[in-house]
Amino acid sequence: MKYLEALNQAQREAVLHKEGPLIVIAGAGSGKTRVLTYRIAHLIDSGVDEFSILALTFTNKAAKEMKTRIASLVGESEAKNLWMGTFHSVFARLLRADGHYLGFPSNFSIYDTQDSQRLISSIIKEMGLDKDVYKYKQIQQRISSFKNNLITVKAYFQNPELQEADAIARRPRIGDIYREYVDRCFRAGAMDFDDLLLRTNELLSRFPEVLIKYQERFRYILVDEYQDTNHSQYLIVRALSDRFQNICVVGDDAQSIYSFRGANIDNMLNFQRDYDGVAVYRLEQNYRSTATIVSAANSVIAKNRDQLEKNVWTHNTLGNKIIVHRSPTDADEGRFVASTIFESKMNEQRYNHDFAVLYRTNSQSRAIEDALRKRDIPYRIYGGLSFYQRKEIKDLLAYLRLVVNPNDEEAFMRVVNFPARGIGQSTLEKITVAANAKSISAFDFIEDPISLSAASVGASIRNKLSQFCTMIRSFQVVNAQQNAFEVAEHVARKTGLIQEFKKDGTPEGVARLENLEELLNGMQDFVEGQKELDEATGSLNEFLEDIALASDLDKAIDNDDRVALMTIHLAKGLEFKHVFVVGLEEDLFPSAMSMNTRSELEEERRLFYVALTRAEEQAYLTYTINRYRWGKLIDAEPSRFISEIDSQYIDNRVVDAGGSYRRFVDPSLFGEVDHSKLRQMKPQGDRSTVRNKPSEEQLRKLRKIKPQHASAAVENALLYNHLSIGAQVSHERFGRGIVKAIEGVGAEKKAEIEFETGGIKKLLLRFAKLQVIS
DNA sequence: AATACGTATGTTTTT
DNA sequence: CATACGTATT
Repeated sequence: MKYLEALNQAQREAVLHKEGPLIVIAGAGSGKTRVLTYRIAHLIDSGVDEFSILALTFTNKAAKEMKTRIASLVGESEAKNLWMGTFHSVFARLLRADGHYLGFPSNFSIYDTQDSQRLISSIIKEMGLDKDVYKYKQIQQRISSFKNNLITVKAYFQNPELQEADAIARRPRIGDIYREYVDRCFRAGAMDFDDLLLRTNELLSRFPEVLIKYQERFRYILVDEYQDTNHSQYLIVRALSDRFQNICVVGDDAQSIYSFRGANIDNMLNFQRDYDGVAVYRLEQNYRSTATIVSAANSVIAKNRDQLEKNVWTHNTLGNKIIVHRSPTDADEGRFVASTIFESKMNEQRYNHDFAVLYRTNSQSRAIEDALRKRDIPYRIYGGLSFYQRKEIKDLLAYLRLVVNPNDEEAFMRVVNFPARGIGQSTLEKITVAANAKSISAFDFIEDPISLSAASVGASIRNKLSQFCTMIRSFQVVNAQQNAFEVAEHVARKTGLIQEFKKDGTPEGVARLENLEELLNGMQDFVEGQKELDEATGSLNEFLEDIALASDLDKAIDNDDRVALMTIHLAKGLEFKHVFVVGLEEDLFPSAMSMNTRSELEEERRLFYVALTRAEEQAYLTYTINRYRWGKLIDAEPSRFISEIDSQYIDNRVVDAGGSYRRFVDPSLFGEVDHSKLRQMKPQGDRSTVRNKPSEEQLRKLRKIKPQHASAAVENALLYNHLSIGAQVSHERFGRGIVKAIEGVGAEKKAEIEFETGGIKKLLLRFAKLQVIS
C-alpha cells in the first residue's frame, strides 16, 4: 500500500476504515478528493469487486477525473466497472434500465428547466388562469421543491396545510397545475431533473425486488459533497445502503451552498443519528491555501451560528495579505482585474490558468469580459448562457429528441413549425386540447388520420402535419443505422434548418450556422470518444443523455491556458493560485434576495467562505461605488463580508485607486449629448498607470468590439461620431449597407442606411450595433 | 399565419 | 438590460 504514505493520520484512517458507516468532515482544501480516491482504490485492492462500488460526485467531470486517478492506482481494468457520476446521471441510467416498472420507456426524454417552464406556462394558459397571479417560473420552482421533498401530487392533496398555504397566497390551483404537469410529462415520456430523483425513490419504494437488486449490487456507497444533498437524494442513499450499511459520506457543512435547490444540511448533521456505529473522521489540515487565507476564511465563517465544530489549520506559509480594492464603477472593477492579471503575468511569470474571477451572479461577467478582451487576456466563461441554450442549438436538439422519443411534447412544440411549415398557433392549440382529451401525445394524435380528421383542422394543414410525422419517422430509420453525428447531420439538412439560416444571410444567421456546425463537430468528437469505450456505440441516445445531464463544468474544454470566469457556486471544489472575488457589495453579495432570514444570510456567508478558500496564494476582493444594474447606474455599498474578515489579514493599500486603466474618452467629443445619461467619466485613473494611454492599435480593437449593453450606448454614439455619408457599415441583423444620410446630433444622431439585403433604414446610432467597415 | 414592434416585467445561485 | 408576451400590421 504505497499510496498510504502520501496521507496524513486522519486521511489514512478514513481510507482504511472498511465496513460500516463513516462520515468524513472535511474542511476546505483538506484533501477530501484524495481520501475518496484512495479509499476506492484501497477497497478494490483489498478484494472488493469494483462492480459493487457506487460513488456519487458533484460533477461528472469530477467523477471522470477520479476514475482516471483510481485507474492509475489499481489498473485500468479494475476501475472500469465502477459506477461513478452525479446523482442525476447515475439514476437516469438506473431509470433507463428499470423505469418500465413505473411505465416509463427506456428512451424517456429529460426536460431541462426551460422545457419545464414552457410546459407549465402552457398549462396555465390552457387552464385559463391569470398569468400575473400564476407566474410560471414561480410555479415551476414550487413544483420543483415539492418533488425534492418527496411531495407527490397525491401527497399534496392529502396535506391540508400545503393547500391552505397556496390558498392564502391566492393560488389555490397550484395542485391542479402540478397534477396536470406530472400527467403531461408522463404522457410525453419525459422526466425533469427532479423526477430523476423522485422517480428513483418511487421505483425503490414500490418495487422491493428492484430495491434488493441494487442493494445487493452496491455494497459500498460513497457520496461526495454530502452537505449539498436534498431530501430526495438522502432517501435514495438511505434506501440503497440500508442492507450493508457500507456508506461513506464526505462533506463540509461550512460549504453548504445549495439550499435553493433543496439541499439540507441536516442530512450531514443527522448522519450519526441515522446509522448505527458511525465512525467520524475529521480532516482539518488545509493543504491548499496560505495561512493568511485560511485564517481570514476562519474569521468570517466563525460569524455563523449553525455549524459543526471544526478547526481548519495549515502548515503553509503566511503569504500575502488579502487585497481589497474599491472602484468607481463595474467597468473600472473589470479594468482593475485585467490590469492586475496583466501585471502579475509580466512580473511573476504567471499563466492565465492561475487566475479565476468569481462572482455572485452570471450577469457580472460582462464587465470583466470587456476588460479582459481589451487587454487581450484569454478567458473562458463557465456556465451562464451556455452554448446549449442558444436557440439554433436547442432547435436541432429538439429534432433529435423527437427522433428518439416522438412523444416528447416540448421538443415537438418547439420544432413542429420551425422552419415555418404553415402550422400556426391555433392549429397547435386545437391539437393540444384534443390530444389531452384522448390522453395521448400530440405526435400520436396527428399521426392517426382518424383522430386528426375529427379535429377541426383543415385538409391542407392535415397534410402538412402528416408530412412532418413521415419526416420524423424517416429520421428514425436513419437513427437505427447511423451514429449520432451522422443522424444529426442528416436531420439538420432534411429539416431545412441549415437552409433556414443560410438564406437569412445576415451576420446573425451566419453566426447561427457556425454554431450548428460547432454542435455537429462536437458530436463528431463525441462519437470518436465513445468508440474507445467498449460498452458505448456513439448513438444519438447516448449523446442526448450526455448533454442533458452534463453540468456547465462538465461541458468545458479546459486544456488551454485561459483565465477562468464563473459563479462561486460553480467554483466549489476547484482551486486557483490567484482568485478575484468581485462585486462584494450589499444587495449583490450578500444578495438582496437572501437577507430576510438568518439562515439565508448564513448561506451567503458560506458562499463567501467557499469563494475565499478557492485561493491558494492570493485573494483579491473588489467592490464598486456605482454599478450598472438593470441598465441603470446605482449606488453600491461595500459588503458586510469585507468587514467581517479580521482586519489583520487585509491590505487596504490600494483602496480608492480606481481602475488603473484611465478612461480615454475626451468628454468634449460628446457635443450635445445629454449629460445626465452619461456614466461617470471623471478621469479616476490611478496616477501610476495613466501612462497606459491607449495606442491606435487598442483604439481600433475597441471599435471592433461589439458593444454589448446600453451602458455603452452613449459610448456608441461617440464611436460613430465620425461616421460619414458613403461609409460602409455592417449591422447585426440587416447585414452590410451604405450610409446615405445623417441627421440629428449627439445621442439623437441617426443615420439612413441602405442595406444590401434591400431596404433603407433609419437607425439611431446610440442603439444600432453598427460596425464600420470602411 | 407570420412578422414586427411596443410594453411590461423581472433577476441569485444549478443538475 | 433581457426576455416574454400582446397587439397591430401585412
